[in-house]
Amino acid sequence: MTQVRQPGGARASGAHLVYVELKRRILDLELAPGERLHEPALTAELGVSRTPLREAVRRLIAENLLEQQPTGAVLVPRLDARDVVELYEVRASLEGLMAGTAARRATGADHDALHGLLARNEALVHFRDDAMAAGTAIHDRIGEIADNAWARHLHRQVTDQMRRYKLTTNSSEERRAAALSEHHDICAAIIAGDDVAAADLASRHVLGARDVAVRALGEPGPDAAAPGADAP
Amino acid sequence: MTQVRQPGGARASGAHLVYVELKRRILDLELAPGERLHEPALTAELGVSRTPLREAVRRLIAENLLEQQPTGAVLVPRLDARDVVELYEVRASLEGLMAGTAARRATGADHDALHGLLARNEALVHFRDDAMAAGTAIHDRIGEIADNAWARHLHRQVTDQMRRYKLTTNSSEERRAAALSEHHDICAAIIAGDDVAAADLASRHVLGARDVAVRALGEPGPDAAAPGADAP
DNA sequence: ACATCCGTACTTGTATACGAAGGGTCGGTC
DNA sequence: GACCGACCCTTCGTATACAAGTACGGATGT
Repeated sequence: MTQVRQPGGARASGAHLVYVELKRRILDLELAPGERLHEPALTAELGVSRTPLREAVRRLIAENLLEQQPTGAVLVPRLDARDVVELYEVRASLEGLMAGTAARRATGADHDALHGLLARNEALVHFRDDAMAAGTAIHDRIGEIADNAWARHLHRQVTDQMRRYKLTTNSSEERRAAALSEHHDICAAIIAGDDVAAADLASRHVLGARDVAVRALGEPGPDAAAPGADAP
Repeated sequence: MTQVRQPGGARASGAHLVYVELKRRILDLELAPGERLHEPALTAELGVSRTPLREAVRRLIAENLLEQQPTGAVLVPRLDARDVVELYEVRASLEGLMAGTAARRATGADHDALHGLLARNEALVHFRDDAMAAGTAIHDRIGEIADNAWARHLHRQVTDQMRRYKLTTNSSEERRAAALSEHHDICAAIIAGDDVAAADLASRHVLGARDVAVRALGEPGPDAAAPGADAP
């Protein structure tokens, strides 16, 4: 197997393809937390040799999406409710930073874009998944406006991790409405150029989601991932 | 070459040793920014085969301590003044988070420890390197008290990156005195349990260092690394 | 019956060999 | 003299072979 150029221009070596596939499986919980990775089995399944597989695994270890035991065994990290709280708080911190920076840097075009995204969020507030996507779009846009590559890089690490927990903090209509209202306030502060308020509102917005998530973890829902629970 | 147990218990495979050594060379600028890594040369120099070398390089790429061009060539990332600002701001955000959390969690023993570290910082304020180390010890302790593994993990990524820039923000006596004073205020807020003030003070403390660093970059000192400057 | 020791199978870590792509250089041609 | 093309060499990506350490099972002894 040789390396090929993707349409986007980024390289797509076998190792990179394996990395993308393994990462997807981990984040989608197709690889169960606590499960051990067996190189021979994966090489056969993915159709590559051990070398590219190992490179992908090494990268995932570096990203904390896999962990290596002292003996060398590699396994999928277990889910831990403690991580959820920590990740939310870090995310709140980074989003606060980005919102504040965005408030100082946003241009007229950015204001228009935020208005458009807010309108979209409002129109979709009754539809759980669409409202979620619209909210994420607002957050992403704020990150773009802030234009802090390192903040975005670390923020992406955090959100990737959180994806494993399948946290649906806006499953209820009220919660979605509250989130929308908070999005409104955050964007208003950014548009007004009030960086302190924007940072504060954005941070509190995420901490609010943290509280909802923590409560949801206390009373595990239908398909909620129960952190720390091991299937026998 | 086979893997051996380190005293600490962590494994020390050849790949890991190579990782540690390469990381050190990158952070100490022994590998010049912009320089290309040649696998054959490094394997000969480090006495390992390409396999463990490549694994170490992959991990460093994942940590943004190396970057890979579309052609496959791996090189040491160039220094960029823009990164300095971004890294300081992310660091300010994370240290603010940790200081705030520490204010809520600090115990009596933690208060004593902070008092001791402050006294040490004060005693060493006239000695640049020692004062720096004492200041870092305070920051580290706050991170321990906050006990947010993810915040500390990301914070470590940031500080590792910043090490490449050899930023000496406290070279002047006044700056060291100011930093000491700020450390006092931060610790006072933590001990008082005032999380909002602690977060704010810690964040501003780092942003102050950012401003000093930015000014220093404007007027490159004797051995200051000039970001973006390429030696011919 | 339980614990312990040992042997076997497996898994991981490392080295090396091979194929393909990129870059540089030399020569030819306009 | 400058530009273009073909060639070779280097370097990277991948596959495979080998060595060493680990884990599991069974046998054996107390």
